Amino acid sequence: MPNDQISVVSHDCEDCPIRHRAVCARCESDELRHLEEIKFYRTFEAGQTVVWAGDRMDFVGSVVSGIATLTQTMEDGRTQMVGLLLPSDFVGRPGRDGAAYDVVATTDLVMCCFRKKPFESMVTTTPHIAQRLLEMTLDELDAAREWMLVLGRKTAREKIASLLSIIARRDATLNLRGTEGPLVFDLPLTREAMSDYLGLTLETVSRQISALKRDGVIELQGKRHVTVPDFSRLMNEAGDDADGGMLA
Amino acid sequence: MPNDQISVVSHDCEDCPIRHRAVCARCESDELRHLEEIKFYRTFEAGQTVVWAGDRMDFVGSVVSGIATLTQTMEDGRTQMVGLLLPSDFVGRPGRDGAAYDVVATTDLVMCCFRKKPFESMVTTTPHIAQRLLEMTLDELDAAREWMLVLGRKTAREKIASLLSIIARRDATLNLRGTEGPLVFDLPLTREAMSDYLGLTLETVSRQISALKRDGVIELQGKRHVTVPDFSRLMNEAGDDADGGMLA
DNA sequence: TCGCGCGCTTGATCTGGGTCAAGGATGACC
DNA sequence: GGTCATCCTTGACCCAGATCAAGCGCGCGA
Repeated sequence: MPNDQISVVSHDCEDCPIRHRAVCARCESDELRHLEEIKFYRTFEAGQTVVWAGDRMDFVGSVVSGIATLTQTMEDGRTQMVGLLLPSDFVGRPGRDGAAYDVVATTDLVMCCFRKKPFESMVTTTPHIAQRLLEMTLDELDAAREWMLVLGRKTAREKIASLLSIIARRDATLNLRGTEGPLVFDLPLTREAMSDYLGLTLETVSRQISALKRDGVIELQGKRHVTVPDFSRLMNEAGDDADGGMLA
Repeated sequence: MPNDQISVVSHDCEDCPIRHRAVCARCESDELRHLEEIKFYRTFEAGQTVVWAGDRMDFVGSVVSGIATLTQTMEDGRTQMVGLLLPSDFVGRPGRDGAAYDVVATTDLVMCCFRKKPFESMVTTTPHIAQRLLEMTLDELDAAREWMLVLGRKTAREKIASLLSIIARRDATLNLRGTEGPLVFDLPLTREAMSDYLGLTLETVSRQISALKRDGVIELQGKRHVTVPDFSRLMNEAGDDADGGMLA
């Protein structure tokens, strides 16, 4: 995560429960203060679709809590997840009308939104924001390209390890912890959602998770609660060199 | 290609041989005129590396002629191409020092470059540019995500057809032609480079090209010169609905 | 308490694409 | 014209992961 704005991420807002990496009236300079006026919250239940690909999307926003996914579907039903939206991630395309992908809430979801039109006029009048958005978009692009390597060249076991290490790391940084010592977290995705992200079948996902468990790379309590005793071991299984840059 | 700036693409500059989609002193408004002062050209021979991943990259620029690729390599040598740079494509990360990927010239290559520092200060003082860059980066992000579907869910035959249709379309728009009637172009990539882009082996690429030829989807003169008699047939083989948005 | 559904696991078998190997074409250079 | 290297094609075989199928476990509503 080359461009994580720690100073912003760690800044709390009482009415905007978590620190947006994106844009947040309180976390930013005074010139953004009037964003407050166009800000609102939306909540979604697990399984609900936030927007359908191609639909008009009249807001932008960031995830406050919960998980959402971006997916593409072919006519015959094959689907590929192209993005995983965790708390603090930004959604929306300034300057674009239609959503490019289905956005689906995989857990209960709270988003902090800004109406698109006013937000866009802010972007044109406040250079700071365009640059911030550019930086974030470059981060997303890096993440997408990193994932292309995963999809194109990694084995099923490496794919699973890659996904687990992303989730583990994101979870750790979100809770302001490091990646030393055992990491504990809940998988926010079903086996099927994982398979959509990794370009595998859910059976293969299940088998490889069992294999990683059997080999002591991870421990499982129930189906979703994961303990990673040694993060660098997991990174190694993912085929990344131990401190290499993974997805933000 | 949702955001192709036709007006700019079709605008010729005598000293800047082709119309940059990115930024070009002559093609843009007067406020950008002084970019001329920091502009220079670099040429590379086929096979030469433009920058290595991790190296400091002190310029940004766009491809004038020739083809370059962005690739990632794992420690064990597996490689995945994450971007294909055709004429008019932009290279470089404003706000980042290191190159994220290897950039390699696959043909003789001419780039029109701007030194990074002055370019960046332009970005901060000229809001117009940051917005333009944002738009371009969003296009690249869409392309990367489109490619994730190709890598994760398409068969070898569909992958080849997808790649051919991207190259055919890019070639057509670059030469200001439409995609009606037979399309004729030269493959700018070796079978190996294609395999790196598609997450396949070069043998599979070769076999699938032979199969598409045998089935009349494409015609080959020699190993590189391709004729596509019916573009929508090719799109169909790629698994895209006939007018769906592919990579820009 | 029972059933029912959903998410998950595991087994058996199949197959698309990888791997290994043997040439064929083309062009550059002597 | 011959040699050599590079790029490409094709064949034979193999294996990781897909597919098909059966069954488990847990939460929920009646």
